[in-house]
Amino acid sequence: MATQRARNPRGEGARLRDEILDAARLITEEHGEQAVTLRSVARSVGIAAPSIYAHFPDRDAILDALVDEAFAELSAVISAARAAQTDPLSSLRAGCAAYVDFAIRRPHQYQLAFGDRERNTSPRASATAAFEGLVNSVQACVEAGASSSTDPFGDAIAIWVALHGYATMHASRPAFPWPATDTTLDRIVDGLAGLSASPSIRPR
Amino acid sequence: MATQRARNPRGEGARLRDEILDAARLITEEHGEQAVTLRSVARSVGIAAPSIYAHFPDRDAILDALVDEAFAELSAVISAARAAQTDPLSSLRAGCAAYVDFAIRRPHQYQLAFGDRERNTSPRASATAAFEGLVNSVQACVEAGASSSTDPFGDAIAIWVALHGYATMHASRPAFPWPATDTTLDRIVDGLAGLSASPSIRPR
DNA sequence: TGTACATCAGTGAACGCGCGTTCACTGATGTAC
DNA sequence: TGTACATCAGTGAACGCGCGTTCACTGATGTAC
Repeated sequence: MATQRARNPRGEGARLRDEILDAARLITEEHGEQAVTLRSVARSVGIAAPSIYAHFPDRDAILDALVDEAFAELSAVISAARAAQTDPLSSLRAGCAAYVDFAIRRPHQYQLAFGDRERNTSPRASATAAFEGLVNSVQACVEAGASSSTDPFGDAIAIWVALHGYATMHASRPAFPWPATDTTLDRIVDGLAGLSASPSIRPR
Repeated sequence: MATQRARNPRGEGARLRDEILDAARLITEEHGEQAVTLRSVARSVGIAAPSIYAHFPDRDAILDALVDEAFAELSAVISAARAAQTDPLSSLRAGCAAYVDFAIRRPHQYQLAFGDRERNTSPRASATAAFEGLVNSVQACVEAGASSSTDPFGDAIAIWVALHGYATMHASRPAFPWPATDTTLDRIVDGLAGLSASPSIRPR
């Protein structure tokens, strides 16, 4: 692939940065972050590996940029899903569904963002914002009388980790006899956000 | 470490297999599975790398043995924790607590067992047994009148993935303001096993 | 209008590293005669 | 009791690989005079 590549016109060298990022994103999507090497990216773009250094100081900087992208995209799809609903309860459910949908649709991006990397020492602003959105969403359900939660922060944590666990297990153990995603998802959200008296009998 | 090592007496060559496994287990515990290489294991044992081939066909066989060990240990601690309780409700809670405790105490072993490895195509018997134990535990709570669950299998899935999510997130994001483990754990189990009317007001 | 020069967008060869794995071997210990 | 031999428990050197990174460079394009 990309056997001959026209060099960018003078003054447009920065375009290569985007090409590198596009290639790295695609490799991550298809093969996971460990497949993103300077050489694999360079091969995919059609350049020599050292050319990357004009745009990124090292391999980690590329992955860092991809993590930022992933968090931004995740935040965006959650916000959009929430905004499409009118009541707080539907909004909470839609946001959670969007989170899991992203994790399942783009498992390697999700893994890049939420995996146990050393990079995770500094939390991303967009990740923090997304979590606060979840807390607020539970709180809104309480205020609307749809939730009996007395600790939206703690309940949001429970919901968040449960969604995360579902997404990662679902991706890594395809042989398991999973029920439909909606079923498990509703059970998690309803059970952990104080939306019903019992987990198996859900109001809907 | 292990600068001089006495070779095993004649007929006792199989002992080296255990030494290799011990070293690999220790390396996994301390640095994660990616640090387990034939050369790192050999260095740790005090042998030449090719000596490993007399006992394991390749690197993956070592990791496979470690996965078996991890599942066996996890099953054992869960069973022990359950058996120490007399009523079904305490037993369910104790089993879940033991699961998370193992995952937090030995994050790299847990990751080895439940990470998204290609090796996961064939489910381990001990893993299946442990999950069935969880389903039965929820069922026992229903029969004892402690749970209102109408679908123990589905609820066990929800509990399992939530515990998994908590364990992995807790390990990978130490900077997050986590509440006490017991708090979140009880909320997950109670909320998803039909043990209370609302997640924040738990009966205990 | 022509030419010297600076800048830009890259390249190609090479480095040292750790890895899994193969190969021919070594030296101690037991056993058959 | 002595000796040839088989077996056992390993070893040391080497292979090819892909990696991140460094280095000196090339060739096209614009600009100053």
